[in-house]
Amino acid sequence: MKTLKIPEATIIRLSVYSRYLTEVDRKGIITISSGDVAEGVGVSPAQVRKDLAYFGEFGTRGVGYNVKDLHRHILKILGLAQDWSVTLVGLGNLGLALTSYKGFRERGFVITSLFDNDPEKIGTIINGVEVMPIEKLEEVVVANKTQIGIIAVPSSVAQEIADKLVASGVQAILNFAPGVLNVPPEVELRNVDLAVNLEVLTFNVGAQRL
Amino acid sequence: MKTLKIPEATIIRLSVYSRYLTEVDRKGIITISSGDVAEGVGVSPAQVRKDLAYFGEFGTRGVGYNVKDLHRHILKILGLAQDWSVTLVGLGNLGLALTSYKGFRERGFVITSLFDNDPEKIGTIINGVEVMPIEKLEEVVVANKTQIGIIAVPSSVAQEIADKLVASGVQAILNFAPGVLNVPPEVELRNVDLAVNLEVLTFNVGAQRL
DNA sequence: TCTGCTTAGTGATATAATTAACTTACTTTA
DNA sequence: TAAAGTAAGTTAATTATATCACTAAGCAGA
Repeated sequence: MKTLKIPEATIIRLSVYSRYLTEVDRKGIITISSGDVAEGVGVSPAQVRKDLAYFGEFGTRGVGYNVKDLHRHILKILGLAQDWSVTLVGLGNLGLALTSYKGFRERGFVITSLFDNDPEKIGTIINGVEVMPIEKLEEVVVANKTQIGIIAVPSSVAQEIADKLVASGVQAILNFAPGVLNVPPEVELRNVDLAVNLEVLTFNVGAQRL
Repeated sequence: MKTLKIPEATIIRLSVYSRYLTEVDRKGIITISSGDVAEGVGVSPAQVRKDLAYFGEFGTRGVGYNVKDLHRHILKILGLAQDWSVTLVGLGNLGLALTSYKGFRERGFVITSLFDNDPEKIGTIINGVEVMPIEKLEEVVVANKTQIGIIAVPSSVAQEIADKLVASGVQAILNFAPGVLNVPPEVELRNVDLAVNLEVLTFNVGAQRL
């Protein structure tokens, strides 16, 4: 199976499909068509089929997809057949909120270490995990074989933390600090900038008025 | 000037450029080239020029762009020449984190009301804004002429809140609850799903290994 | 078992977005 | 004031993505 380049939009949709399938499965529904999925998540049936076609044939013509089966396949594709060890750096308001975000644990993302440089926070236990000083980051992340780092520190120190995470061998970084981070190409980087999201909205609101 | 359809990716980049220009301006730099911007934010110079070309001519050939001038233009394009009244619904960990997120206020997003249904929280003051019960949402949002709603409640009640926001006349909604929301087409909707972001990363990490 | 219906998979087409190449305009220097 | 250099603006080419239309496969009822 030649792994063609998969559009990122496809991956995002797969993630959405999988969440929807969780819901459908919980209702006890056995079989679902591309049209049903499409309606449930707000895309076209062709899009659903095309997205799945990148990875194989999971359905039965004239019938549809077996819900559990399809769900399992999508989780596998997304890399969620396994758990992931995640470290979170920066325990300001956002970082704290992320520690208790249910969605992570449910999908197999386990926060195995927490770091901050505030002496008040170091040593406290959050959700069963002790907050450690940044100096220990490399040692702990390497020891835990942590694969994913989440950056929730101010922009001014984000690059420094990114460097430490890279040095510790993480494979992917989710960055909440605004601004551009430089990481080597073998490390996957994704930025979530909350203000950018609002700005896309205000642009669209403005554009509507023209 | 016919307003062609602008790629959303362009809007996101404009938002990033504008943040970078703030930084550049603060350093006292007067003029900047598309190449400089490109390097600063990690895209190609052609991309920068193309993005700007959708909206007009802001530079001088052979010279570059005046930093302040370009910055002003981009903010105008993004709809950030004005302040925006924002309401935030749901004061769990994420909602609380958002109330103190500096990036919003800096970019002209002013949180003017807060809502939750937890009696413990109602009546408390957060950053100078009183937390009110959900029942008051419509009344307050209409009175404040609030244009943007942020949803930070559990998925199970997100649609209900979205309906209330729409009924109160907001023009845009930023939704942090996983799942699909239905809103009329004249209301701009954007979803930020934190777990989806991690899943794009894990897919890419997995794909690299093939 | 045949007929009609449903629905996945797929190849072709259309649309969109990015990259590259080219043209025009301004600045500086000799 | 002419020439060389630089950089924006723009058109063309390429690449990527999404849509459409068709084909093949399985199912249900007569």
